[in-house]
Amino acid sequence: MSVRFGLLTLLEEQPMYGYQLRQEFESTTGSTWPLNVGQVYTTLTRLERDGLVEITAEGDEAQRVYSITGAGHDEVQAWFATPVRHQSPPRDELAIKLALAVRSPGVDVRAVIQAQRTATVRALQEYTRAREAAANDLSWLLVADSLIFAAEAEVRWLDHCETRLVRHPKPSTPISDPQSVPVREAAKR
Amino acid sequence: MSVRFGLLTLLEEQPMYGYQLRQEFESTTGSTWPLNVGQVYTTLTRLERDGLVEITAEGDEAQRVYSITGAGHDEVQAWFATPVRHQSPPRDELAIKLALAVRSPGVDVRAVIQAQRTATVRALQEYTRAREAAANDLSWLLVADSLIFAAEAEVRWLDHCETRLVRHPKPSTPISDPQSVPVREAAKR
DNA sequence: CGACACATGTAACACGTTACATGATTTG
DNA sequence: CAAATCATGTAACGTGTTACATGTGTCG
Repeated sequence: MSVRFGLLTLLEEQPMYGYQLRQEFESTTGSTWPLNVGQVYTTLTRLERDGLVEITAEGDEAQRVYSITGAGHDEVQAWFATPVRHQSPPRDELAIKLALAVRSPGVDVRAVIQAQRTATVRALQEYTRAREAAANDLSWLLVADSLIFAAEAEVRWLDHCETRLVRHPKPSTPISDPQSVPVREAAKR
Repeated sequence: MSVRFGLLTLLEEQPMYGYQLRQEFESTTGSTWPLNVGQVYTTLTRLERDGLVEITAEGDEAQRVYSITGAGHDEVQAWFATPVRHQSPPRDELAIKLALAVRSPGVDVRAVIQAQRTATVRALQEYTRAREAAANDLSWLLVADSLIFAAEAEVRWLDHCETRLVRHPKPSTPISDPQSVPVREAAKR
């Protein structure tokens, strides 16, 4: 949905064509989320199908200029008026990973946490560097801040997990007692 | 990918059938991310196609018990060994929304921030309540913590954005002034 | 009996990603 | 001229979501 609404919002400023939309999208978000050009065109086709945009000029050089429609404008307004959902939030792969790790035999949770922590701290440094490089562009700045805040929270959470693990140690046989199920079935190693 | 690897990890503990996998997945993550049963079956089919699981028992009551294979085991190990990616992280809808809002005319950024803040704080309270209810289950606890840490960071970021907005006020005509150049020409930079 | 949980699946669709193909224009 | 950039698109595939269809077992 992000791409769909992103393009729609950009079109509210000005009519644009596909290639340009991609550039604006990437420059706005500081190329944090590279956007494949192909997806721009497919998304534009879908937006047109749904009556949210329309082609207002088909230039001589095969440049199709898209404009937002009234319905499209309403969609954008609704998007900005509605907070990003917090009931059933998007699946967090890292949280799922750790949740499964702590109940999985044969998984070294500590190692998983440490590996992730190292990677996140490294990313954090890159984000910080990137933020300095973009001190003049406000939207770019906000995106960088967002990444930094999220990464910091992730590190804090990882440390918190380690603390939890100490108090609430992992049982050696978490699921079923050994004699109920053959070991072989537990994992065919 | 989360679902795919999630099911695979659960199968490493024990052979299971579809319905059971869904229950285990949801109970592990505290029903935070409800998992449609249909998706379990389609995912299992794909996992079987890729040789990561196999049907080890087709019970009389049409209960298809799936087991993990050697290749599947390797996949799980690799998943846990690899940190969640931080180069080109998953698109953050909220960050994109605000980044676009600050350069969009006719969008009240303050209002967007406030609406989001209210929603996030409310979610935060629910997460905190949920965490108390799950004090005995470690994996459930970690998931709840994760949501709380992320939501707290989001609130902090939103406040931070407001501060940034004060110092770096939104221009009234952000893109191009009306009399300068036709759109087509402006685009050809 | 009727409702509900258990159990399995299929079909259609939306979104996203990658790769491929085509051509015009600009620039070293 | 050759290479890069601009500009448009299609095809194939993977994942995820929703809705639908089907049947068994249990319990009030």
